Amino acid sequence: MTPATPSGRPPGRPRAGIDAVVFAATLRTVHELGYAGATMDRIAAAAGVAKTTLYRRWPSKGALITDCLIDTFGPLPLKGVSRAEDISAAVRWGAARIAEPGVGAAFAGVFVDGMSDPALREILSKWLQDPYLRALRDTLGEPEDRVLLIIDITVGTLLHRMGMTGAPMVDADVTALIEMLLRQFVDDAGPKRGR
Amino acid sequence: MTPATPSGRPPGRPRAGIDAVVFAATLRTVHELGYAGATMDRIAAAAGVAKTTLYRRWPSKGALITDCLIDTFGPLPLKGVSRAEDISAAVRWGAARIAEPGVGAAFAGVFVDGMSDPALREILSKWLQDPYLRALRDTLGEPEDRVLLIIDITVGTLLHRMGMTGAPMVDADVTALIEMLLRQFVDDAGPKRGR
DNA sequence: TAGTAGCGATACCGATGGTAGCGCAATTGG
DNA sequence: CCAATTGCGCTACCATCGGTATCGCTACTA
Repeated sequence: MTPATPSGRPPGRPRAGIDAVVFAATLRTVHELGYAGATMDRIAAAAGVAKTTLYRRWPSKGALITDCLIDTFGPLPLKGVSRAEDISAAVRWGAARIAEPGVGAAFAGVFVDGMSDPALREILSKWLQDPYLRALRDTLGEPEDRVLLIIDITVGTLLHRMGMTGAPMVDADVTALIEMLLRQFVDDAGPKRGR
Repeated sequence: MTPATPSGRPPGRPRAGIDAVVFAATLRTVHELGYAGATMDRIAAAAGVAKTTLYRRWPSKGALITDCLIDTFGPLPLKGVSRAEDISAAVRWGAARIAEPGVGAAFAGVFVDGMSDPALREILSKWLQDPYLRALRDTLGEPEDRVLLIIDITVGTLLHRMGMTGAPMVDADVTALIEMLLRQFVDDAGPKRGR
């Protein structure tokens, strides 16, 4: 059992400051060597940290990358002025984050690792997607499945471009993407072409 | 040098029929064990073939998967009646293919492998994307960058849904995706909201 | 029948994700 | 200052995977 000192923090070695260093080293390594090239050994070396330290703090490579992405993305900045502006801001914000060095590759990499690993997919969905899903649902006042589709379209498109070309999406295409989303999910005068 | 017999095929063991068996075994294995779980050993075993045979026919795992996907997708069925119907048919066709067992996971897996391997990305882009890019460009009469964006949106969205949920996109969402694409790329009465 | 190209099997290599155990250093409470 | 505790670095290690080399053999063609 832990003695649970009154001052909260138990005695022992420092546990602050390492996360930030590791996150930075992770993105840097992924940016330079790609997702597969960013081995745990290399990330540890880049962070000036022992590999065992990584595994003492994160249960797997996927968990580390996911945590790194959560840290990088942070909270979604929404002003709540209008639905159009919120969607526009959210997409531009996501595009800018994914365009940061290493972020797109890390995202896509952990994403596919999750396809073979339900546990990792659970982590991804719960800790990375759900917070934004809830924030958007509440701000936009849309049903959850509609917001989910918006997220799929936005993130999927940005990642696919990143993966196929190796470079982030140019601003003109981001603008077109936003325009398209607004037509469908904001203007929305009902289905124009029924079936 | 190869003797180059007049009848075309040089002497030796049969080389027909193996590809189809391997492709089927590949998708089956990916479907059952995920992309990472589908090792070359297991694919070979599932196909009843030696691993050396795989490497004699495909230079890498990524190349095998890509070839398998090319074989699965085949030519894009376009009637050329109207742009709306062509886009709609193309998206539904892609959604149906990606929904087939193993196809979505294989696609996403080789996609991310490509992010760390420019040579594989070249293969992917040239042999899997370019044919559809050209076909759509000619049929739709759209500039290449616009078609590229349509492909990013379609494939990216379908793969993202598949990756996050583990299941293919339901028909209602595919319909909404198509409707959105048509509003943006067919109706297109010019930008409705300037900047 | 003879020659040839491809197949199966085995053994092997380097790299990678992940683990175990040890000594030690940093922090806190007394 | 001292002692207890906790986490860190280091080394060694394991199983697995992508990929290669080699060899005997077999199915095909001329």
